[in-house]
Amino acid sequence: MATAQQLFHERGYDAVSVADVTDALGINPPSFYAAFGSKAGLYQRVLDYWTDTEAIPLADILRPDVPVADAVAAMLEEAARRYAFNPAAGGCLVLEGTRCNDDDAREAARALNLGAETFIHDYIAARHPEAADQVTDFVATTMSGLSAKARSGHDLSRLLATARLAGSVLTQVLPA
Amino acid sequence: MATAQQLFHERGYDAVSVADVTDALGINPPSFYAAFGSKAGLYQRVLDYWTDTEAIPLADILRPDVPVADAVAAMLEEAARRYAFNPAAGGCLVLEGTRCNDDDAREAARALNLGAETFIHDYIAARHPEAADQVTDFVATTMSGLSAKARSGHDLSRLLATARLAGSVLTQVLPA
DNA sequence: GGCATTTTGTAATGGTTACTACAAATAGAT
DNA sequence: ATCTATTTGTAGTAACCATTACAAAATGCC
Repeated sequence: MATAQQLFHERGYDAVSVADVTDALGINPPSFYAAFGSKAGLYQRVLDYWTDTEAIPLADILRPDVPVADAVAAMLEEAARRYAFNPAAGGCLVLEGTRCNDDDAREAARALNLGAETFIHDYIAARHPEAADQVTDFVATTMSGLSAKARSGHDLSRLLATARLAGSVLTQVLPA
Repeated sequence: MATAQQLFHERGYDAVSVADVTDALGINPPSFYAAFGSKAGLYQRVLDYWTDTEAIPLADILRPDVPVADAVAAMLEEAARRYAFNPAAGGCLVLEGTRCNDDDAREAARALNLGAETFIHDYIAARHPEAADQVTDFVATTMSGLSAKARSGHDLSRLLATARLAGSVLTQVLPA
C-alpha cells in the first residue's frame, strides 16, 4: 500500500498504469483485481491509507487555545514542509488527485479535500464567523498553489517563504 | 485555432485526443498532421496564439509609474477575472498546461510560464531588489492556486476576494 | 479539355490502456 | 496422501491512443 501511494504521489493518478502497480508490487493483474477491484478502487484505498498515515494532523494544529491566525499560519508552514519533503513526490497527494482525468478518482480526492476545507472553515468560523469564507478560500488556494509549485521544482525554503508571506495576511485579517 | 485553444482550455492537454480536434475542426487526420505535425505541435501553436490574443498584458499592468505593490495586486485581480471568465474553461491555459503528462507540451507551457515569472521578477526587482525573489514566488504560487481553484468551481467573486487578500500582503512587504 | 499536383477520406498500424478467461500450480484439510 | 479450494501466471480482449499508407477526388495549369 505504501509503494502504491508512492507511485501515485510521484507520477499522479493518470500517469500510473496498473502494469506499473503490478510490477512494483510483484503481483499479476488477476491478483490486483481480486484485491482492489479496479485502479480507482486501489486509489480509494491509498487515499484512506494516506489519511491515516501522512495527512496533516489538522486537529492537532488548529487548536482552540492558540490564536486562529497563528494556527492557520502554522498549518500553511506545515503544508510547505510536507509538500517539499520528498522532491521526487512533491505536493499533496490529494490536491494533485483532484486534478486527474479519471472521474471516480477525481471525485474521491475532491471529497477528501472538501472535508479538510470544511474542517478549516469551521475552525475559523468559531471565532471569526464573518471572515471564515474568505479566509478559507484564501488558505485553500494558497495550499493548492504550494502543491503545484512543489511539483514544479520549488524547494523547501521557497515554499516556506511563500507560506510565511501568506500567513502574514492572516494576522492582519484575523486579529487575536 | 481558437476552437483548438478552447478544447485544450476546457479539458486540458491530456484529455483532448487528436480525434477530438479533427472532429471539432471538421478535418481528417492527414490534414491535421500536414498542418501541425503532431498534437504537441498544435499545442505550441495554440500557446503562441494565446500569447497574442488572451494572455494577461503584463507590460500594461506592471507600469513603472504606479507603486509596485498596486501593480502586482492589480495583476492578481486581473488573473482572477480571466480565470473565472469562462466557467467551462476555468483557470489559465498555460498554468494548467505545465501539469500535463506529455513531456513536449509540458516543457512548452513551462517555458512560457517561466518567461512571465521572469518578467514579474524583473519588474519587482527594479524597485525592491531584496524582496523580488520571495514576492515573485508568492505571486506565482497564488496564481497557480487561483487557476486550480477556478477549475474546481470557485466563481469570480471568490477568486477576486482571494486575489485581494493576497494583494494585501504586497502593500505590507513592498512599501511605496 | 487533359495532365499533374495537391488535397481529402478511408482505413489501417502499432502501441498502450484497463481488465479477464483459463489453465497450471499451490495450499489446506482430513 | 488425496481431494478440494484458492491463488497464481500466461495470455488475451476490446477499446482507445497518436500517427500514417494509400487511393479517390478535387484542384490548378496550359
